[in-house]
Amino acid sequence: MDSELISARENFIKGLSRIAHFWGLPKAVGAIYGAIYLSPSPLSLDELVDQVSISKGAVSTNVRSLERLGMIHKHFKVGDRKDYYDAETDFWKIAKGILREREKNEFDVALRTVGDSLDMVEKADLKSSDLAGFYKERIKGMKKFFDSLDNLVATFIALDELREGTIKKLFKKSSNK
Amino acid sequence: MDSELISARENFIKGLSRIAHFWGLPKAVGAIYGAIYLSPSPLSLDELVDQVSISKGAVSTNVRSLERLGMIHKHFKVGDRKDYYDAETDFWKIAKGILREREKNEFDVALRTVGDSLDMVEKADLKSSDLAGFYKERIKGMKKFFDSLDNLVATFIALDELREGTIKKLFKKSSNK
DNA sequence: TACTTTATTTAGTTTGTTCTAAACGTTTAG
DNA sequence: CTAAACGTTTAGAACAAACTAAATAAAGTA
Repeated sequence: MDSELISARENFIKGLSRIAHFWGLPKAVGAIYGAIYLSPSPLSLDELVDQVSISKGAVSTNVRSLERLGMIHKHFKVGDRKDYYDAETDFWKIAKGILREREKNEFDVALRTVGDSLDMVEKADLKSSDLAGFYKERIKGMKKFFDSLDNLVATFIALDELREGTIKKLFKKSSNK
Repeated sequence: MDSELISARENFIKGLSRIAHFWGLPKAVGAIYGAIYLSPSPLSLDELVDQVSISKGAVSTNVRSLERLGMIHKHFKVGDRKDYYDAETDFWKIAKGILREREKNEFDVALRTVGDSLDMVEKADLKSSDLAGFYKERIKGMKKFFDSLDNLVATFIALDELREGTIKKLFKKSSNK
């Protein structure tokens, strides 16, 4: 293989590692995705171990993360027990998936915690000390922001789904008639 | 202080710690911001040390981070050598600031790395192996996504600035005439 | 049934991050 | 000039995250 290509590939993978790290993911996740993304054909675990030179165990767990994020897909070949992975290349789709995922997990917990705190303060409010009122306003302010953010994300996802749906419907129509 | 209030406060601060951790920041950052956010008056370093019970050194550095993120503001009182901190409560403003910051740092590096890789591949392309063409398409696809994201963020910031500017102008007008 | 081939889990190590405690530097007050 | 009051920096401890190597599990093949 052409050495220009090799160093381009290296550079690219190094960049993805960095991005992964920036977003709080293990660097290996970036490297693995990069390797799969730049492979014309699906890769097996062992091929990945070769290409990114990290242990099989680590590849196994990180590949699982990538799959959970919807960034790669598992494939099987008949008469072959290996798993093969190829890259999801639609990044908006990936983003949508990740947003929806986060929605369900930590983000939601955060929202709920703030909501709970607000409830607690509201109970204490009966005795209406100054401080209770202050807490209430502040926490309400934060809750409002989180709610808006939540809405924003939900809207983004809904819009995207709508768009997809529309395209599919149009396609169906024109191919049915 | 009312025990309801105390536990509400604790719950809130615990929640913020968790959120901070989720976003890749030290948990102490969340706790400190929570303490400041729920304080009716600006807090000094030592008061923070008391309230969140972490060492002075840690408070010092984490407070600096918070300031850099635009989440708290430093204040001085005449005839008092202490620094006092109070909370920025406009979360959209905070978000905007952080986006702009990230823009300048890691995000930009990411974009540039992908761009560089593309350049490298394009040099190799002369010999036009199949693989080079494939790399080129893939990397181009990612670059396109990053460019769009970049635009999206820039637009968000610009819109918000425009909105602010408009309000200020209107205000100026009506108060001048 | 025993042997391969594959992926996953686990125990322990390595690495990186964040904290504490103490030293330091600076400024103000006495 | 010394002492006190601050905030910052630093060295090292404590902790958390991610990796490796080896054991384990699963599932085919001889």
